[in-house]
Amino acid sequence: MQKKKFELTDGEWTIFQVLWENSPRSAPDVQEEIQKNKNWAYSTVKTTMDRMVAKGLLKTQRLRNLILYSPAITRKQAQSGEIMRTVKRAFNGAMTPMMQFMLDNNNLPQEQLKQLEELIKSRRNKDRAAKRK
Amino acid sequence: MQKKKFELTDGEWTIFQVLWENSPRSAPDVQEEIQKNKNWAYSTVKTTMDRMVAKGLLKTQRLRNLILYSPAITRKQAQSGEIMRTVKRAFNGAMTPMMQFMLDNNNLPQEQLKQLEELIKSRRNKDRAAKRK
DNA sequence: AAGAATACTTTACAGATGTAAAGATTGCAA
DNA sequence: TTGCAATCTTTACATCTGTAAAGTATTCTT
Repeated sequence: MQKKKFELTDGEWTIFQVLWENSPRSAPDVQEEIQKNKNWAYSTVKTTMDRMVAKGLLKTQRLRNLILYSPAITRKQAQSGEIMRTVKRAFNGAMTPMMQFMLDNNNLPQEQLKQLEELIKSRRNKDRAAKRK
Repeated sequence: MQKKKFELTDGEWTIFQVLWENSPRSAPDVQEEIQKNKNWAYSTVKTTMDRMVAKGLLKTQRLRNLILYSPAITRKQAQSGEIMRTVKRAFNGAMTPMMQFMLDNNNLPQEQLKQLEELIKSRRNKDRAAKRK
């Protein structure tokens, strides 16, 4: 799995949000769903989706005269792309300083810090176990 | 200090990289510096910088017929903007899940994990101390 | 079968960004 | 003072993104 860099636009995130939740879906269906938050005209949604197909971000399948869309990348891939983008641009590619920055600048409440501490601990153990194996 | 959202483009990051290091500087000077990495023509650099001035990202001062530029925002502000953007788009605004994702998906080596654990610990203590005060 | 409803396609347009050539100015060296 | 060198200004243009109206095709409904 090569690390293609997925840098999504706002519009693309909006579309993915609904398609990751449930797909395949038709454009009118997606539009209706989006209506709940944004006020996008049908053609806006449709245009965006078709551009995404052209870019390989969505897949389509025909059902009679209906076109159904599904994501061609996972949410994880997109999330990862977004993080990569940030760590590359803003932290010179170094992950730890970025995390450090987040810890220092975001006033996370105690329980969240604690939670993170736990996470790191268990991750460390897991890694060690893996290495030992 | 209000939370303005600074979402910088690639070009803008490139310019800031050199200005944060040392400023004020003239456009030809910045261009020369950038030459080391990217192959930007002078006018590309200058155009980008002037657009940044228009956006309020850079300040200028005249020195005779020279124009000197300096950053109008700090590196921290820019980093923070970048992180905000990611956490908002990709993690629904929730910082902890984002950190969790990073921990889980980036194969940080033991020492870095350890380092982070220390960081969190000290942060927790600092917070507690602050609260107690 | 005709009209209404639904979905799809085409066309558009403005603003942002990357990228830069060409033209105008100004100051210094000969 | 005159021309070259350095710097700035103007203009340009393609691509991407946000946003959507208008036109066309298809399919129910009556």
